[in-house]
Amino acid sequence: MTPAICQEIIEALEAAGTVEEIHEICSRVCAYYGFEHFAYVARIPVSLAKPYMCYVSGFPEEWRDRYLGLGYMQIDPVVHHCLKHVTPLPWDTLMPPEKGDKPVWQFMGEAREFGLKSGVSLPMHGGFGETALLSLTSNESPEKSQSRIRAALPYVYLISAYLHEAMRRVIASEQIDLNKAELTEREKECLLWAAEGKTSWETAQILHVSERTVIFHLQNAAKKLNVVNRQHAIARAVVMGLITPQFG
Amino acid sequence: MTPAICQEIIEALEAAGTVEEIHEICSRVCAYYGFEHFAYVARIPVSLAKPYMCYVSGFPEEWRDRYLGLGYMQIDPVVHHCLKHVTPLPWDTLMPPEKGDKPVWQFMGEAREFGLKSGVSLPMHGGFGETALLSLTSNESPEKSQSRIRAALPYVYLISAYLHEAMRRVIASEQIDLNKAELTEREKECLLWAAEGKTSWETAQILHVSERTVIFHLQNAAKKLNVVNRQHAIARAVVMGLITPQFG
DNA sequence: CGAAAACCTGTAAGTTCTGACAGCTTAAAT
DNA sequence: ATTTAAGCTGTCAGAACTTACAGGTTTTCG
Repeated sequence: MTPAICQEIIEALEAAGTVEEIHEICSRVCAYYGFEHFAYVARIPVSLAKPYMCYVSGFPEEWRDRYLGLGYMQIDPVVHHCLKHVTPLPWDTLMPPEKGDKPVWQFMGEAREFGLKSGVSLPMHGGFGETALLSLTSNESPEKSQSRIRAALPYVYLISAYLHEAMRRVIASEQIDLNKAELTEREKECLLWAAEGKTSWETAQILHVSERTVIFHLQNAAKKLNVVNRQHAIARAVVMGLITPQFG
Repeated sequence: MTPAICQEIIEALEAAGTVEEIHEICSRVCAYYGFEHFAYVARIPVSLAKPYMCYVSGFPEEWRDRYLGLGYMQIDPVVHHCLKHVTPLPWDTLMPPEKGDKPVWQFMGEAREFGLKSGVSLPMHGGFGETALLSLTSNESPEKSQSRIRAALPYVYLISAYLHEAMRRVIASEQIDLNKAELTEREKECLLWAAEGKTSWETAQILHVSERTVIFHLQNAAKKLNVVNRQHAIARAVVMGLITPQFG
């Protein structure tokens, strides 16, 4: 639980070059902070309809297969929390499901049977629409592990940020192309106004150019983004954070 | 630096109901962890072209005015890091700016003159496209404060997550309407496929309905989102995270 | 039952976008 | 000095979207 170990793990994550290395580091995190299993999942919206999913799982295989096979991700209250919040969720603070909500109730019972009695889930949202979630679990009773989990929270949360960063780096290099499609200023401007619902003619007035020019830039942007039309380009540009260049 | 203080701050943030209360809590964070000033800024994309900006500043007023007035946010390397990463940035790890990059060089010099010699910046991205940044600073030399900042990092990072959550809650209740515009399943489906670049006719094939019906749903969605056309609806739906209902 | 909401479908005129054609200027880089 | 990239502009036909009209069924809830 010493800060030194946390620092060491962070440096290991910054140096990691493969998913396997990261997996091994996660195991170490479990060992150091008194957890048994971990699971990391990230969703990267390369496409909205079919986002790229990425798993690093230290969960029992049987449970993982059951979880994915039965679509438990739709049910899991932990997932819902992580989609909407940025704060860690120690499982003992989970509200008991509504009476009528049988599926959730059953799901949580099953999880306990698989040795996931207590734990904490750490959400992580990236600047490019990625959503990720690291769960650390133990088979101890919630009462016993509560204080230990609370004490570990600041460390594992910080670690989860570096984990996320490491995964992004590794995935970008070895798996998919998180192509950053460099757009020109004009292209971004035209996309921005198009996303604000302006027609080409209106955007032309705003930018003091001809309508034809606006269309031209939007077409170029669409080509660079490798999309089929204007709507697609807008959606892609928004998820990739290509618009809103200025913070202020 | 004890965990108990961290826990106490988090509980205070969870209970905070106004921006003033949050400001006060941030001051306490500074005091506890040995910083002098803090600044929190969040950008919420209610509109892409004119996002809602939200400040809680404990910086010297003169510096804050200068910073905003001169558009330093465009230059500030700390802001650039926070837009692209999820990990904390201790200022001493900032790479020195390129030789030719005079504006950045000058900017950093000015910051030092205003008593912002060392510090750390904590990025935070929310699940609905919000981007936020908490900076904690001190007038000590980087060498002196380095180890203290490193030790505080896990705590202040965790705190920054709860801070962000608290700000979201307060803003939603007292300032702007982060209206969640409830769309029906069909409307979301149609928006999703439109965002994927499908024409109404194509979406109709996918959903096994008539083209007219798809147009109808998209129009209804646009009305509910209070936008002027399809492109606008797509952009809004994407930033608000209304699409991609399933994680898996 | 009646009302509301989700869901579904059609026509027609007008506007906007798309794709393919062709060509210009200016500033930076080799 | 030549190339390259960004930026800019035009026309035209056909495809797609918008708006406004007018209807329908099914499910849910009070």
